[in-house]
Amino acid sequence: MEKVYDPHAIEKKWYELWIEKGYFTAKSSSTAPSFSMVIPPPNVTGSLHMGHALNNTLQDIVTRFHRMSGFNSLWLPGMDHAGIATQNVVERELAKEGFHRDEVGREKFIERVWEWKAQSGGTIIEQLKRLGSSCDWSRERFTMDEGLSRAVREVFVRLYNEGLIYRDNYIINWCPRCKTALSDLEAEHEDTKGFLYYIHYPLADGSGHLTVATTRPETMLGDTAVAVNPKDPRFGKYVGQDVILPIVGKKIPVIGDSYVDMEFGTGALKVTPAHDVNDFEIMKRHGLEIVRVIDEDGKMNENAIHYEGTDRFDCREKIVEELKEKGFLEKLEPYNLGVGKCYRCKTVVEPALSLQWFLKMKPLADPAIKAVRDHKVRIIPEMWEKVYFEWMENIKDWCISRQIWWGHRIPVWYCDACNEIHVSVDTPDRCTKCGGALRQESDVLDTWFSSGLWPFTTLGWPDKTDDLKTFYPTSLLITGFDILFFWVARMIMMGIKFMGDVPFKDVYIHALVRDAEGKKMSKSKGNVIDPLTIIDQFGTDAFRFTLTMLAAQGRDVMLSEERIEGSRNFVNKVWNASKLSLIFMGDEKPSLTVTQSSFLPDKWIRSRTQKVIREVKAGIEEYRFNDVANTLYAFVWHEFCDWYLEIVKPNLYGKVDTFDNTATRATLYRTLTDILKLLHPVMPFVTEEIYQRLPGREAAESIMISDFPVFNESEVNAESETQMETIMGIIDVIRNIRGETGIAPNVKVEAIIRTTGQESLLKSYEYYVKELAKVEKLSFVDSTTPEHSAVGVYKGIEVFVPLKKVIDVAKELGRIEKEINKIDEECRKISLKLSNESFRGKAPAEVIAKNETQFGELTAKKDKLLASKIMLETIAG
RNA sequence: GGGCGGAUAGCUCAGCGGGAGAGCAUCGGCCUUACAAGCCGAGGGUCGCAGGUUCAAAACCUGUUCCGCCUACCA
Repeated sequence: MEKVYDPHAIEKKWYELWIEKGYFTAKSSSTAPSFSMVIPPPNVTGSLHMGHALNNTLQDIVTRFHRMSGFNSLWLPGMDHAGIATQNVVERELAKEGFHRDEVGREKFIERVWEWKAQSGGTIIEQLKRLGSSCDWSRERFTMDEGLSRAVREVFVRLYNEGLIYRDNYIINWCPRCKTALSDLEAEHEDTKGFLYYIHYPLADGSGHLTVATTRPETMLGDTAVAVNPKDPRFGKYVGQDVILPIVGKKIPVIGDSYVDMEFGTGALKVTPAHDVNDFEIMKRHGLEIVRVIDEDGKMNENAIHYEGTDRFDCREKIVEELKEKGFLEKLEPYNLGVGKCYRCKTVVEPALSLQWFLKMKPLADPAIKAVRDHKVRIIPEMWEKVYFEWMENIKDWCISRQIWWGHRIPVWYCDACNEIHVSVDTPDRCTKCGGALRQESDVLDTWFSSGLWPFTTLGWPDKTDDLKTFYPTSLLITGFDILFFWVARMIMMGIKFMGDVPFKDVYIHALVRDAEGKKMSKSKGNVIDPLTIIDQFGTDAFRFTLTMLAAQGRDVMLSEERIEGSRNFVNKVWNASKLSLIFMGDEKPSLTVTQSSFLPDKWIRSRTQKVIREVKAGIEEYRFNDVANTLYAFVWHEFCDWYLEIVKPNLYGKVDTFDNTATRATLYRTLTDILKLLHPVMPFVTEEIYQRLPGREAAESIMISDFPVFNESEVNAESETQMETIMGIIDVIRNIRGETGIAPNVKVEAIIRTTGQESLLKSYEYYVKELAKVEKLSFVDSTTPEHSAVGVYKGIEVFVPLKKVIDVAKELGRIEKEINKIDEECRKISLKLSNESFRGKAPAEVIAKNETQFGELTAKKDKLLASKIMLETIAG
């Protein structure tokens, strides 16, 4: 085996084997319990970023764990057609060839998109494979697949027939660049510096003017009223009068509406029903006129008089200029406002009145709220439940139509002859009413509409498939909080609606990946770390381990190369520890019937291993991924490598045969195997590579289908742990003295021990103490305190290291004093507690006892140190 | 405006009622034949600030400051 682990050659080899053997493929029906999960489908246009890497690493850990634990495990992968994003990509390609999509035509354009998808779409799938994701690729789905498309139409038709989908004129967010309506969620609000403009609207009777305040003066061209609060003592009297709209010169009414906040601005509100939601609502209450002034390109339209054709932002400047010239502009003040921007292209969206399709949400949301409240769906960490409720309880109807071409075309047909509307899953030939020709609705559905159906459409719905029976509801969903509303909430609603059951039992929400400074990674900031670069540089296992280690619940993941380096070192540690173990094991297949070695370190490591097994299982089941990684790191490095392998060396190198070394080899074999299996869900590649090299392997032909270790109480051995701790404690004390007094590692020392009854234990393992602490001569005393020695105490056991030849007394005195001071400080705190009457009266007995024991131990230790101090002082004279 | 989260060692973070922890970084000593991507040892924190509850608070409550996020129809 190489001295340093080299991931590159190895990763590809094993991934291909796993695929070839079909290990990722779940069974449609099985007597084994099932575990299922659907992937948050990445965009077909996407490439792997840190968020995906974290998300999929966690999913893979859980999947591999369940698969090894005997579950019929399905991790269903796929991609999302990403309507707007994909259309943008292909439009850009066309533009390079000098075409606009209108010149190409809808049908040809869509063909073009499919071509693009076949060629360059879905690179992310290959990237997920490099991450080691054990998805069932035989079940891979795409939201535009025929099956899923049919399911989408089915859902649309059912919802339409129930009256939950309707078509209406309403204010929606319009992206003038993408030329489509967006849902509320797709408009991202961003605090932007702007101005509040105060504009005079003269009263029609010439008796003065009202001043309105607005942030979007260009919309004044579409004003159809000025609203004041009827209770407003200043303006109430104007209700019923008219004002003259500046520039336009037409009369518009002053109306009274309690919506108007008297405190804000001037207390008079200009009403533009075609370009503001609130104004639209006011319009409905008062039956006002609607005048749209901005067109679909974001330019002023024919209603904007001499501004027709002007861009909306240019118009803003020009109109302010004109108002100023004509004396209508009273003043302007700086003002911060939340401006909605298109989540795809960052263009400022225009609230505009438009005929769109909507989905009524309240009836769908209510059962979905209940499902979470009743914990049919658990959201973890719990904090996200609150966020979920907050949004769901204030949910508004969802604008589901998009004016683009790439997507699920709305299954509605219009008969122009008789105005009949046909809504059906299959394409109708002619109007059933008049036999006239039909024209299909040109809009497509919001991409998230099909994503919302993902957990059941991917399993074959609306057909009653075995997969659905076996895997729905799925066990778990792992995703980032950024799509809690976009996706998770909608899946819960749709799952309940169409499957009669929640889509998943648990939702684990993980954090965002940020850079080392805590900033969100983004292309514009230039602080993105490309996962594939990291994989190339450090290997997949190291990368996955890092993400796992940092994935603490409710915390963002701060990623830095240093952390990844640390993980790479750990992977290498595992590699080298395995290398040594394999050398020790040789070709021999250790007898697996050896359950109990009499060698203390063997008993200890088995006991510790059991506890780690228990902790890892619980950690994965409770989504405490960082705990799992930390537990394994500490156990493998600081217990297995630092202690077990070191202490076992004399035996397995053949220097000592006091103990049954076959039993030790068996213990080593089993422990290494357990470690590999425990690590496998997190670092699949290196563990497989080593597993394949184990002599006389267990039945499994791959670690990924081997049995995950199961906690075995019978190997837990408290006494062995205590005894081993004593031995390690003694070694620590000697090492500490050596380190502190500056004894070089190659210089052997003498050690004299005064025990409190552990003499026979220490004598049995004397050889190992001497070996690990570099001790030449180890002896025991009863009462006489060795002279001229450094002293250390472990649980009442005194360890003396004669220093005559080695070091000066003064230095040792300083060391002892430092330690005594530490003890004094601790004793002071404890005695304060113990002397407190209320503490003795109210604290639980075990807490009091614990403090008393501790106090006793500390004072005993102090006494012993003091004795040594006096001794040394005498010598020093 | 409403809501949520964070503030613990130089850095990144665990811990969330009973002895302040880890990794990295730092300092000292080691090429000890699994690993220098390593080994041994050490130093380092009035747990954001102020109150309160409790025998006991980093943890629970209240207030406060500073960061971050989500959400919203005050133009």
